[in-house]
Amino acid sequence: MPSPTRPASKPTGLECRMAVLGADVRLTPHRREVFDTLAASTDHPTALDIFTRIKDRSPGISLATVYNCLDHLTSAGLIKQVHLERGQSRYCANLQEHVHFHCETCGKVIDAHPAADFDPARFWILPKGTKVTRMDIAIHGTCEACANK
Amino acid sequence: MPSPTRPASKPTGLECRMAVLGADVRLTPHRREVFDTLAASTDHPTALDIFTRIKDRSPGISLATVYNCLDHLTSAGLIKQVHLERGQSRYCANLQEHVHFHCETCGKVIDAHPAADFDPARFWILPKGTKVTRMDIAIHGTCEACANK
DNA sequence: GTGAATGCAAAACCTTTGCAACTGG
DNA sequence: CCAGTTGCAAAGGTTTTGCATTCAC
Repeated sequence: MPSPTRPASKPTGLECRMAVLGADVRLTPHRREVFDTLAASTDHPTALDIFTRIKDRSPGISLATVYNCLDHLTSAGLIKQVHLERGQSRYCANLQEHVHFHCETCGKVIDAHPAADFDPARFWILPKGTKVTRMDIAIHGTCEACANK
Repeated sequence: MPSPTRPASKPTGLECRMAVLGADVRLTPHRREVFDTLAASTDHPTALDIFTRIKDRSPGISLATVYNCLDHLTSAGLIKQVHLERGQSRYCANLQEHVHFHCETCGKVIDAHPAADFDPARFWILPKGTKVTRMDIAIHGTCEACANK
């Protein structure tokens, strides 16, 4: 008899990702929804964007809960926070090594992946004793559509 | 008689930098102060930090003016905005190619310079037609002092 | 059962705006 | 002279907090 204790809701990428990463966060419907919404987005939404998208489905959710979920998912390493502009943060469920291309004209954010396998930290002289946990690389410019206007 | 029209304040690095870069911003005492304060700082201050430091000398200045000056200096390319954390922006007068190391324990920010001359954009596959204007690279981790605690 | 997560609303914080007065070029 | 800059105060937007209630484990 296969796993009789599994809850009624269908399993999401979140459980799978938690297992792979060995992350330990308490699994609640809202955290699942925040994660699923982010994972289904290609546009690096802000907390308010995520809140708005979820509210259509689950009217009960509050913005504070979205922030709470995003913070927990971020510190568990299940999603990433992205800082591109003044005033607001964006989020990203893509954990592959990548950089963010940010169009300064239309605001669009596009993931760009490394051309070859290489160790970026090798290219900069960091102070002795420094421990690196992650790198955020943002490339600002103009996307093709805006460049052709 | 040497330059009788020169104002009482001593010339700063700002005029020099404007000349080198061909930047055109109206030169006011506050813009000079904001630039000088930032140029004299090694800690990548926030707008409020800069406001506080200037207020000791020039009690008349307002926070809105500091933001205004920072925005003008940034769009003229005379300083850079740095986004490392949620909620607040930092500023930086170092225009050399460099990355920011951010200690997640004590919040300290350290400039790190490239080990060799290389074109970072070459390492990522950007969408066709993309025009790059600048790159922001943030390396997050733990500084030596915090690692030894 | 129990500690953790949530909703709500208010607060705190960062940043922008409007307008009258002033000033650099 | 006059467009652009400033101070002030208020508004706007984002993020955090406190507390009673609810829920996952």
